[in-house]
Amino acid sequence: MPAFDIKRFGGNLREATPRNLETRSPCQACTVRHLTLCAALGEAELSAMSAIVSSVELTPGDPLFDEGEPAGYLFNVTAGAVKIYKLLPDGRRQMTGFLFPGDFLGLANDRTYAYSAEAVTYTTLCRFPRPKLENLLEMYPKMERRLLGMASHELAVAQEQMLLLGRKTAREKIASFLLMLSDRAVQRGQAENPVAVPMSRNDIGDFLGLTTETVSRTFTQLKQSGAIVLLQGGKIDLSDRPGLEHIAEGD
Amino acid sequence: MPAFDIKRFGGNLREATPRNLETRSPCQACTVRHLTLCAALGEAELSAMSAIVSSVELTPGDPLFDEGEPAGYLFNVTAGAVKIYKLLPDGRRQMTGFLFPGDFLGLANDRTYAYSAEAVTYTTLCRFPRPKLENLLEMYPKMERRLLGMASHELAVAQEQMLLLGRKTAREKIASFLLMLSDRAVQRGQAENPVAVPMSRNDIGDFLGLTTETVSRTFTQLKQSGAIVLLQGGKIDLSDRPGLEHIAEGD
DNA sequence: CGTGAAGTTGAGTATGCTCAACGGTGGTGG
DNA sequence: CCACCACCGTTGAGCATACTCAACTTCACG
Repeated sequence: MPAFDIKRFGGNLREATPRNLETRSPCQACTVRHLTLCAALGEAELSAMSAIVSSVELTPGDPLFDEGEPAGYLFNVTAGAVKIYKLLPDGRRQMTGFLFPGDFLGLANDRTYAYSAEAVTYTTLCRFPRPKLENLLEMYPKMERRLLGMASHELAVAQEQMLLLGRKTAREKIASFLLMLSDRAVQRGQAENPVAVPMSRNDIGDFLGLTTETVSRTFTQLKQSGAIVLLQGGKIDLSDRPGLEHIAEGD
Repeated sequence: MPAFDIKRFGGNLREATPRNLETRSPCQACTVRHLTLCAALGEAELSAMSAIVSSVELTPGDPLFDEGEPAGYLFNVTAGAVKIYKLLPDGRRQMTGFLFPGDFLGLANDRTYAYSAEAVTYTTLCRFPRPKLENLLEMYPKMERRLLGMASHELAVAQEQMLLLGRKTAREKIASFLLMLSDRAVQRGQAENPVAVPMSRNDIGDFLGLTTETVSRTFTQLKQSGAIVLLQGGKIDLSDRPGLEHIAEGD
């Protein structure tokens, strides 16, 4: 019997092999390596990574770090889901991203985290001490190249999100969001449909610049129009993908 | 007498020395080098950069490139201002940034530009052919390091903008925008106040997720409350900076 | 001066928010 | 084991912020 009840976490644990992370050469066994910084590393680089990495496990709601904290570590999600967000003084919150296996977080220009990070589901991550990782980057330019590529991809994603936040309607936002989740699931080698939606309505609202109520109403509306079906366990069936794509693009 | 009327462009030309860009070693004379990719490069790197760079001059409204185009070049703004934006099929537009001297653009993950770019004022840029710049990056890891730093800074800026777009009111957006312009002017060694606002109300609206009318009304409102004074030549005096800072943060 | 673009202001409206009630569900403790 | 409680999601009613449509002014430029 596992130390925790796997059903509590929606079965996301299948996405990685956290137990292997505790062995001597965790990186060789990593199931999301091809998605992340460690893609295309040779044996030497991999064992250098193994030497500095440690593993972190979080249960839903656990904070990973807070905005403004000294950025001592960089992380790689290996299983589960993480939300990153910024807050205004009065408590208004903007999610700036949901991170899934293969995603990287903790890049910090001024040595403090620019956002807070918190587990959405049961989550495992690789943790790299910043100074040690920087040494590796110096030794292996290929890794630095890869990191630049990932950062520039993040930048493109952020710009797409700005378009969504600034110019899309609630309906368009929700449709875009569901398609994004689906596309990212495919990237991780999972089914395109149905899509797992592990985060709360409130979290979705804070990601899309909407309130919980509007998110809920819009789901209802899409459901009634036959575009989606809400399934058990927080999964959503994208019954009419072309329809959703039209909605997402505003035509 | 200059070839063009300097007054037409709000005197932005002072920010750089475009004529020097035509000489043998343009990069040595670059006045914004300390702000950009070329900061802290040695003599060898600088002359390598000089060898591959060419100069681009744009007048207001000139396109630099369009979203989706093959990303053959990277650019560095040396004088003026550039707007970058994404469009929805029906014409709705979201500015994803305004770029000033020292800013870099053209990073493209999938070899096509992720956004369109267009001159706001009379503008000069350095242009680097992508393959040649990539060769240099390979030769000089310090440059790649610097580029990663710049990308990660851009990412932090983008996240701040998401917070603005998703969670701030019109009033808060305008106040944040003016303060951002002021801060960036200071970074470039210009006066903190008054701040140059070279872009149209429409452009500002598309940057903040508002309409022209709301931008105009909000300026009027801030003017009447004594927080700002609209000056000649598109300049704005931030008469009550602490007040604006309070407004921008929502308290 | 005349013209067209940009900016401002007004009136009315709509989208999404606020406040509130209610139902379901899972975890907790008697 | 069951009752309770807190949290999450859903729905409704009313409202407010920012949008739309429109007129008018200002300004830059020819």
